[in-house]
Amino acid sequence: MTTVRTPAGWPATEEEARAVQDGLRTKVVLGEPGPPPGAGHVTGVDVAYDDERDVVAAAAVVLDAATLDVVAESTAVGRISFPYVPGLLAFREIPTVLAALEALPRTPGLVVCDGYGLAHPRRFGLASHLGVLTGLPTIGVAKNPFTFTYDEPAAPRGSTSPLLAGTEEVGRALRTRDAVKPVFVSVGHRVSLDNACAHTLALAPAYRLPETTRRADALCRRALREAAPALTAD
DNA sequence: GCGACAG
DNA sequence: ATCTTGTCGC
Repeated sequence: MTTVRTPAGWPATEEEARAVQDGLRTKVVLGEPGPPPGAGHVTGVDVAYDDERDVVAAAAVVLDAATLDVVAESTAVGRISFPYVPGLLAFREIPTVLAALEALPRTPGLVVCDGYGLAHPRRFGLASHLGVLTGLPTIGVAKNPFTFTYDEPAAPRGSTSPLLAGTEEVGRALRTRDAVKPVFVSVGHRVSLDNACAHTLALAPAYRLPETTRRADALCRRALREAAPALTAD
């Protein structure tokens, strides 16, 4: 497990953070279909917090997209780099997530984030931000509709409905299990929305959430448990 | 001005 | 995100 510090020059205020988003948003690539679902490697990233001790732990788990077997994994821990502010989640997660990705012994392939990409107040959520910084294809799979609206998708697994910001489709509500609350998929970097949904469905054969985020979630929680006591002494 | 709001 | 036990159902 690697340890990270908040990068020099990291935004300290909400105003600075929004300015960074506005400066990077033009670098997002939306015209590529991205890697085909069911082949190659897919990586899930997630983060867990201990606000009391000011500790954050991130995990990256690489899966074989065909079998969903774990191929590689890594973790990173550090200090919390930004408070939670809706619309600025990336500034809280990215330093540690980047460290975990860099610690992987192999190429991540498509990266699946826990949160949003294009579906964001300034169209630059966590998945978009991570994609621009790494150049990797990324998508966001969120558990809640955030500030967006949607009509309930039909009951069968695989059904979708548009996720809307007014009349603009910023993502899709995707049913991954029959009659169970959908997940909310949006494009990050270098992946089409159709492809993002296909990947998400392929990654969620048994549970509502994709295996990538389930694995990453379990791993970062474990890393937090094991790292928190050590960093407390510091 | 007030409430809502990814994780 | 996180605090938290049992419990209903396949």
